[in-house]
Parts: sequence; structure tokens; C-alpha cells
Amino acid sequence: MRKGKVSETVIRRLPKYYRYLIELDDRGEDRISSQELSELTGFTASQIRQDLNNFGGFGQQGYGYKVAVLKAELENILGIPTIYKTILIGAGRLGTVICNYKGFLDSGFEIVAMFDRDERVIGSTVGNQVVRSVDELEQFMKDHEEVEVAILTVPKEGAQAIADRLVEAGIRGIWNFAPEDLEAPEGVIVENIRLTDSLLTLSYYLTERDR
Amino acid sequence: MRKGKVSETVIRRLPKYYRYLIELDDRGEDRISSQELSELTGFTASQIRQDLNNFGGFGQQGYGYKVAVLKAELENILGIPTIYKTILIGAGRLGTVICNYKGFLDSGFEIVAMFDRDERVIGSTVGNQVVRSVDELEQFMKDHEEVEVAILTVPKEGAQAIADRLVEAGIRGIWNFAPEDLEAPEGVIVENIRLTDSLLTLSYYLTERDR
DNA sequence: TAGATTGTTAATCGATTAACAATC
DNA sequence: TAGATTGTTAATCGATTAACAATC
Repeated sequence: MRKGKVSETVIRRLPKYYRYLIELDDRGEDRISSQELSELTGFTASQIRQDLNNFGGFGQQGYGYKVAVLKAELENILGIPTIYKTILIGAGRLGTVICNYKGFLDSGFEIVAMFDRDERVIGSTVGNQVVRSVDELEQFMKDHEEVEVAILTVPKEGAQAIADRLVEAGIRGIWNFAPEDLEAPEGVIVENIRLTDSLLTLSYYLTERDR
Repeated sequence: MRKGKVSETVIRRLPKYYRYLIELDDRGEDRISSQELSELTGFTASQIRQDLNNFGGFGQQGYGYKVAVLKAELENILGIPTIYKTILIGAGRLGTVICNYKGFLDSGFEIVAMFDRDERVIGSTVGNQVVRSVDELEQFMKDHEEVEVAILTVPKEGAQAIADRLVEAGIRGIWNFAPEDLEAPEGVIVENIRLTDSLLTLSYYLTERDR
């Protein structure tokens, strides 16, 4: 049903559709029109229909979309049914929060190991994981070929070096919290959370109002 | 020097320019051309010049841009010199991490109080803040008119109710970590961190490769 | 001055919106 | 059937890229 590559602007709207469909489904709603979805999401009805039709015709003319059907389709498109085995590197405060983050497993990621370089942290337990030495990273990945994703919650300074080691060891995706633009070969997917960039954007708009 | 409203796509590139300018300045670099900045950031030289010219002509023909000048200009544009007094609501694990986050003060935000609704947390110390009861929110804001920004690290369920109270009490900006689309009147700036949306995007691209 | 690089206008590209025929 | 709403094509809008005159 897919026709060529779907643009990233479209992809980044999908999670929002999915969020509202979960809500509608929980509320027991049966059907939804692009018009109603437009009122919820703030996107135009036209755009919503265009977006969804990148992946197939999920609606019925004259009726709209079945909530359960659309939700299930989005689940498949977003790859939620596939559980990606994930390791976390940097078991500091942020790492600990992420590790305990519920949305994580709901989105199809399962943490199977944690690593840190700090002797004081290695061996301690976070969630249900014993923190390992980052020195064991390569051996662990050799022994656990099912690991495909890494979360990086290390300081800016070490981030690229760790990313290089992960790539070398065969990682396929990185969820990066380090405030650094990681270099990775084509095919390795890097998804960044840039807290500072977000803050500076907030600062811009706050300041703009006073200018 | 500003000509009308600058589009959000432009604004969201500014923090990245700023990041690289800090780095260049730290390294002692004196000048940079749009071409060199293009190689660093991945944006085209043409786009960089267009972006910067929304705010003024900061370069010199035949020479390029002075690193120190451009960095200072971006600092002003992003509103970094203005320190916004900030309160944090939701002193759980994530709240604690955010509170200790260094980039926070560097970006021009200073946490002056923390609130939580959990009796077991109220009264405890996080960083240099004693956690207050969220019941005191309105009184605190009345007594501290200098507070302009709030960070929301509460569960999804309570987020909108807290946002409403903050708006009523005169807040101007919200940095929102709750996975919920907050309703706020025009003029109140809401900047969202959507961890789950980011994860689902990663999931999409990982899954796409296998399709 | 000659060479380099900006600032800015014009051309292109892609994304959004509008419109409507298809059809449930 | 008549009414409603999709799927899809065409029109519009905005963002990016290319080109080049201005000028340091």
C-alpha cells in the first residue's frame, strides 16, 4: 500500500493521531471523521486524510474511520508490535528516570541491560537491572545479538565515542539525550531529545513578546 | 531589524547555530563563513544566510561572520540574557532531574520553587529547594509576581488542571513534560517535550527498514 | 585592485489546503 | 435513494535552493 518514502513531517504527526485514537478507543468511541479528528488535533481534515492515505485507505466513504481499525493500523505503521531489545548507557539520574519510564515498554522497547563507567554505580541495581561496566559493552552485544537499540544518557563529552562503539558493535538505533549531534552511518537511526534546544525556543518566544 | 514574524521552522534552527557558535568560540575561532557553518550543521549555506538575515545583517561581505559577534547576536535573539524566574510542579524523579539540569540556568531559567501534591514529598529538599504543597501555588504566585515560567513534570491526568491554575495565576510560559496536549490561551507559550512521540518515531524508522 | 562571501531577489521544490468525484 | 465523508487531484502557499549583484 506504500507508495515511495513518506516525508518526515508526516511521520512526526502519526504519534499524535495515535494518542487521540487510544483516547477515543478507551472512551468507547466507535467511529471518527477526519473533521472530528481535526478538531481534536488541530490539523486540517484535509491534511489528516492526506497523511493517512500515504499508508492506505483506512476509512469508509460516507462514514468516516472506525476507531479500532485506525488505531490498529497506526500501531502497525509505527511498529509498536515489534519489541526492540534495548540497552541503556549512562545510569545516572536521567538514565534511571528513563529506565523507569512507562511509555517505554508501551512503545515497544524493552531494556535488557544498563551500563555505566562510574565504579560507584557499577553493580548497583536500577529498576530490575544490575548496572554493568561499560567495558563489557562489546562482549555483551556479542553475546546478545538480539539487542538493536541503545539509549544514550551520558554526558556530552563521551557521547560520540560511545556511539561509535555501539555502531561498531552493530546497533541499529540510538535514542540520544546527550546534547551533541551524533555522527552515525546511514542506516543507523538516531533520534534526539534536545532539552536545551527546546528551552531556548521557549526563551525566544517569551522574549519576543517583550520586544 | 526584524521584518514581520519569523517562521517557527527558522526559530527551531537557531539553537543549533548557537550550539556550534559556542563551540567555535571556545576553540578560539575568529571567523566563520556560511559555507563552513553549513558543513558543521548540515543546513545549506544559502539557508543559513537566509535564516540569519531575518534578524539582521550580521556578516561582512567577502569575509564571513565574526564568531563572537554572531554568538552574541544569537544570544540576544534567543533571549538568553533575560533570566526567567521559574517554578517546577511535580517533584518526582523526572522533576528532580530537570531541577538539577545544568542547561537550565545556562538557557536563562532559574528555579525559585518546587511544588508537589504528595504529602511524603512535601517538605523534603531537592537541590536547594524545599518542596511546597501544590495547595500553596496561588498564594506563592501572588507573593512572587516575578515568576513567569512553570515546568510541568506531573502525570498526564493532572496536567491540564494544573495548567489552568497556572494560567489563572498569570503564568506566561510552560515547559511541559506531561504527555498531554495542554490547552492554554493565546499569549501563554507552551513548549512540549514529548518523549513517547519521539520513541514512536524511532520505532517507525526501525520498523520501516524491515518492511 | 582582485577575490571572496554576504545579502537579497528569483526559481524551484515540497507541503498544505481546497475542491470534488467516487462511493458507502 | 439522499446525505455524508472519504480518497485523490488540482491549486495555493510557504520554505528551500540557486544565482548574482553589492561590497568588504
